[in-house]
Amino acid sequence: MKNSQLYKGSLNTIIMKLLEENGKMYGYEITQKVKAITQGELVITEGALYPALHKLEAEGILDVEIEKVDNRLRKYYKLTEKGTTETVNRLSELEDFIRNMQSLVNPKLEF
Amino acid sequence: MKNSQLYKGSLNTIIMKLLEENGKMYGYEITQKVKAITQGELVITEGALYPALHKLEAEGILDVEIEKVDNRLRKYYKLTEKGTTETVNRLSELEDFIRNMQSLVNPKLEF
DNA sequence: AATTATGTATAAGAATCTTATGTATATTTG
DNA sequence: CAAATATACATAAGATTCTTATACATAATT
Repeated sequence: MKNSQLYKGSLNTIIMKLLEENGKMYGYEITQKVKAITQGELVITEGALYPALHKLEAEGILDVEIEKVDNRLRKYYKLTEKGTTETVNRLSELEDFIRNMQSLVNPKLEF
Repeated sequence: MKNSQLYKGSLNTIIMKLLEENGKMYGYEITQKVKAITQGELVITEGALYPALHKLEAEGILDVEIEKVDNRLRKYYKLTEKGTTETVNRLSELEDFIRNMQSLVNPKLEF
């Protein structure tokens, strides 16, 4: 990520949510999707992405499947069963996080 | 913080916003305030808080003022002029961050 | 022909946080 | 009244996550 420190810690959640939504994706595709959705505001660097994908795979959250397209390598990732369950938790945590942050910075509104 | 990884990177913003709102606060007070506002969901640990306060002070974001209350030490922190300016930026970044995260996890809604 | 885009990968270092520990006084509880 | 909890600050070792830089390779564009 090439942004404010705030994104620190959110990469795994982003990856998992995108995979939940799209079934399977490869690394480069994830970076492009995130860039598109955030209108260029959030740029995920390879140095952050690939280690994160490898770790999620090692933890049994993701499965990998290699394909060769146009003579180029692609590693498609998808959620395992465990990963799908874990994604629900992560998204719930994200909702709590956002709600808490809004309470902190916007104490006049009710949440 | 004693929570999900998501809070990583948000501590400085939280501190600065609370100081902007309350004028001056001491460390322990900040932890209690955050706990109260988030209904116990976000607990800031001393190991995270004090180094963060010292760093913000070293960066010229915060000023410190020592008081002795009930024979116990208190270090009151407040925003410097630079800190006040910087807080506006941080809060703007936080808004962008929240908006982007919502776009990513809730792609059906418009933002 | 050179640059950009596509595609994955790792390694050194920075930044932030967790966990554990330390010191000290005041208040509450059993 | 002794013990536990609350108040108050601090640091150090280690974990985690990310940045920055580098590496390799093919395809497409300028």
